[in-house]
Amino acid sequence: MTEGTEYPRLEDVELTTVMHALSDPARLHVVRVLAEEEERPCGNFALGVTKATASHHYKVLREAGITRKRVEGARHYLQLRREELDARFPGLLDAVLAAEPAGVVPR
Amino acid sequence: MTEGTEYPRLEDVELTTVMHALSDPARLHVVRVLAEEEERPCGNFALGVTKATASHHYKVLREAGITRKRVEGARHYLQLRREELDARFPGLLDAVLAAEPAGVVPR
DNA sequence: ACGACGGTTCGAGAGCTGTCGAACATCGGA
DNA sequence: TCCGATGTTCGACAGCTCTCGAACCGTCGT
Repeated sequence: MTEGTEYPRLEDVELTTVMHALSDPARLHVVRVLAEEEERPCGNFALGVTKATASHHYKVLREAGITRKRVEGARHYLQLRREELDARFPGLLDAVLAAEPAGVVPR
Repeated sequence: MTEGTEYPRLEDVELTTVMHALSDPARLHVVRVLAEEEERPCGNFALGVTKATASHHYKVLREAGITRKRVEGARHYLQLRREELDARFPGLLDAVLAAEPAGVVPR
């Protein structure tokens, strides 16, 4: 079985759930990477936390309808559910991805 | 003194902070109301929680740079810092306000 | 001056969140 | 077949979050 994990339908996902999922720096990092890369194995995000913690973050993202997982052998590739996300929350992902880090202009 | 409360500069606010502030239904409600009304006294949001809890939510919104407070006599009016917010996080507020509640189409 | 009204602040409690180490499961290569 | 690599799951724990009641502070009428 290559399929296994089940995902929520985006229609059933509340905005607050997505907002919460994106309110953590580690998870936001994952989303930013996936926005530019389409796909990446779980182990290659350099989140600076243990595997257990990383796995927890992947779960939060998955259950918020933000990511999908493709299992290929021992590797689990993460993908963004971009089209579905854009359809459910138009403009949200773009706004999030466009956001600059704080304190860019110290003045 | 009519002024008193101090607000963060939007440039110093992290996206994660804003996302967290908007990940609560009560706070999201406040934001939605203020988006259509420009200004409203703290007591008139019908959040379904006690004054103490409501005040807590107002504080979270204020500290995330999302709202401003105008004190007029005994009444504290809340306002959205819309222009600043749009400048700091283009498109974010619009996307949040446009989001439909979940499960609209049961099918 | 007094009391009602509008809000904030202060503790406190229940529950959720992020984090970890350890144990487990699977796949792939030697 | 056995072992290393990749991830998940399971407690456990510290810290944060939401919630409340009670106390407090200003303002406005009376």
